[in-house]
Amino acid sequence: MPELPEVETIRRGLEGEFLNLRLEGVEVCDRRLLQNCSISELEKLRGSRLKAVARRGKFLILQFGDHALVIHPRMTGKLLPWEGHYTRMILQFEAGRRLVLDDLRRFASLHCARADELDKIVPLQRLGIEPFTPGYSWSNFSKLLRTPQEIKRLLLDQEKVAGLGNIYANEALFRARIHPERQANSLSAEEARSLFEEIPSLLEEALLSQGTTLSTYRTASGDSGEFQRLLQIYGREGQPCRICGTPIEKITQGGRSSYFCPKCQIQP
DNA sequence: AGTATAACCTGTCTGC
DNA sequence: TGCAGACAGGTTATAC
Repeated sequence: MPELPEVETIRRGLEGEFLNLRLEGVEVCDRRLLQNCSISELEKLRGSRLKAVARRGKFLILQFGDHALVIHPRMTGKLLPWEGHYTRMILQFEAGRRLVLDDLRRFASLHCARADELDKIVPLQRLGIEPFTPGYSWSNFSKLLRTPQEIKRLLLDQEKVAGLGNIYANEALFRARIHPERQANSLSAEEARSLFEEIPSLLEEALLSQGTTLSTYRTASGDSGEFQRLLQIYGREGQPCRICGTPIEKITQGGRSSYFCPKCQIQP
């Protein structure tokens, strides 16, 4: 579910509500959540304070003392200040404050590592360039596009650009007027430049709306996002393009739905 | 080696 | 109303 704007919204919420609070207990309700860490490793976090909340791609990084919890919400993972129907882990903080990882589909993952060894967590170390950081440069971006691969698939590849998911990949391509099946290395310099610029401005706008809630996503306060109202292409099959009125079409690429306007986003 | 499919789960919606 | 099947914001293991 959550893509970059949703995870960043959660990150900001956690930073505002839990920073510097002391952790008093960790209760894991579903061991499938744990990747490379044991319950006993998690126990070591008890007594330390939440020193920082960071994000890398769609991963949340909660730093406690010299250790860090790395959480990936996958499709339906949520971090809430109360227990929901699908509680998988409870972080009990001082003053009765609790943070619950709730995850209907049980796809969420949790890694634990020393804070100075985060780069040993494989999915983290493989992440590509990160929007809103200096690594997201025109030079790096245009290099990525030299690959002979469909542009939509490339945008979803976390090892290329970190943080985009199906909603924002579709939206970015619509804004840049690029058909999702175009080969990345066939884009004109103008098209590539447009895509390069549309991605961060789209993500920034989605952040202002606290992300997109289609079904399960909630902020760390339990609120819905609002960006679903502003989606221009995702999920709008058969509805008129907001630019030209042509019915929006839907195709499948790599098992994921792609939406596009056949007039605004021409496949040459 | 690179790519396509299946798998991981649970719920919701659609069509017969 | 019931039920089978498709589909869902993501990633990874396995099969070609």
